[in-house]
Amino acid sequence: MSNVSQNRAAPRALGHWLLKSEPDEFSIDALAQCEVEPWSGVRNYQARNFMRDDMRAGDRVLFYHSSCAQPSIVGLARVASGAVPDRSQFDPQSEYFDPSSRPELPRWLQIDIAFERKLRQPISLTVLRQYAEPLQGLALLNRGNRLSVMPVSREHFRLILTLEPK
DNA sequence: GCCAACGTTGGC
DNA sequence: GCCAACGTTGGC
Repeated sequence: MSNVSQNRAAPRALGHWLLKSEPDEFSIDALAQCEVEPWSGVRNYQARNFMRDDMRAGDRVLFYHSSCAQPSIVGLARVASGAVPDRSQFDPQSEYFDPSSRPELPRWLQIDIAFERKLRQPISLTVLRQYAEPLQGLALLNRGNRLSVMPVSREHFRLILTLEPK
């Protein structure tokens, strides 16, 4: 036992994420109105695992508009709570109802996200692609990427924020 | 465990 | 609206 720090809980580094939302479904303006929003309806195992294993209150979030005229990062948010069971999976009236999920072992989880601010100007996917080299490894830029919840490195997060006009 | 079929995502 | 890419399902 030469390393004393082994016995201490290592402080966890702040996490950075990108969340996609279709503005017709839930826009950054809608988030600004709600202030805090339960991020429910995620039905993808990889995205769920990020929420379950890695997303913690306080983590920073890039809010992205997808499936629209100008797919863009449009705002900033924070993770407001860690993962809890997503109730919509048990609601037969919900479009996210999952009849094969058992209450004693919920399959799907949700987190809360809190509005931080809108960007002064959206940072479009087109612009992001112009920085493909420094943004190498950013999942959003991967071909055929469909993840709605994805990690962003701290370096990429900071670089992206520098693309916002003053 | 393989893989074809199918449904969905999402940029264009 | 098109279609590439991907995840899921289910037959075998």
